[in-house]
Amino acid sequence: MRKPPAKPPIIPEDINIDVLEDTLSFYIRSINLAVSRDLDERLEGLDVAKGTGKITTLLLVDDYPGIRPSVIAHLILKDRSAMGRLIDQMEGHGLLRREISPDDSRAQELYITEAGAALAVKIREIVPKQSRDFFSFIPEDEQRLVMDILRRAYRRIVGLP
Amino acid sequence: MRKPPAKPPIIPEDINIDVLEDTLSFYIRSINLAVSRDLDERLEGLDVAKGTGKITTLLLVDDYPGIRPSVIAHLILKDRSAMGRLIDQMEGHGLLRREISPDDSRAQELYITEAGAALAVKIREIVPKQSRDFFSFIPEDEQRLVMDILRRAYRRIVGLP
DNA sequence: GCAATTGGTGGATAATAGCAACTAATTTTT
DNA sequence: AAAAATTAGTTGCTATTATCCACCAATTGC
Repeated sequence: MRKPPAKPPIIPEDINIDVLEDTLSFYIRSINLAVSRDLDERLEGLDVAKGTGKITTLLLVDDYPGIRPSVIAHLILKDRSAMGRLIDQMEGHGLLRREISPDDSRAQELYITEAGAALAVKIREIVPKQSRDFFSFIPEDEQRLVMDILRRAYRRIVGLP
Repeated sequence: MRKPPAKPPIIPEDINIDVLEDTLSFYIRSINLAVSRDLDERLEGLDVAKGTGKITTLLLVDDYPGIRPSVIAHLILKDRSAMGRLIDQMEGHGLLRREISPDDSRAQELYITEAGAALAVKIREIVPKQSRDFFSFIPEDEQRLVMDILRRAYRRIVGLP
């Protein structure tokens, strides 16, 4: 059972949000709040919930055995120390393990564990579905359109080709 | 002077982010991080920096004198307690003041101060410009396209017509 | 071989978020 | 008109993140 319908709060009349009406960053930031919360709910209990990065990390480690923390950090837009703590957490949960790279002994290589791989399977189902569901009121073609544009933005930001 | 170019970190090869590649929520969440940081930089020192909500609050109070905290809370997707603290802060900075509503003495009405109004003027310049600049590598028509779609999403989320 | 760089760690601080409990004022019920 | 339920806002607490900075060890460049 879910929380009681969360009472439809006050119905604000016709409000105009000023210049933000035409400010892309405003929409990104606002929608981020809503979609992140919704995602957290769906991931409840899956020790990959809360905060950005765990999901991406899990999938990347699963796909690229031996990948280095700093590579992931860069892709999830965190600094190395934040990344380190994130890995501590996930390692603590038994999702992955680190080894020191034979090539460069200050670097690490990350490897998925069984538990991690199992979780990755679930994640691959839940996460895209959550996104589709959440944005289901946007026609599919428009969703894809937005995604194609934002994908370029993301890749540009993190410097992917 | 800006920070030294932030050294172009490791250049990850051709990496594929698995199912996230086609997950809208992933892009929203990631881009949110980048755009929010960039915005914070540009607002540095303006006591409206950091965190979502202050900007929207300022503009709304400026545009709708007497507007109620809970209305704003709803539009910025925060709960009442978070909203309260946000107002404390802004009131502390002399940007707005609260009065108890004559109509309903448990409710409040928010009013802009001179300092607040002055800041709103700056904000109206900086914020949309930041967004345009940040996304400047996306052609204008595409930006508008995305915005039109995300606007509908936002309005839907907060229940605006 | 020495200096500069890089990968990762650890600490401290500050900021948010999310709950839950609480007061006071209103509205609804009966 | 009294009791019950709802609503607006406040407060306290906890947990989680985010930064920033200094630091160590290993590596790379001269």
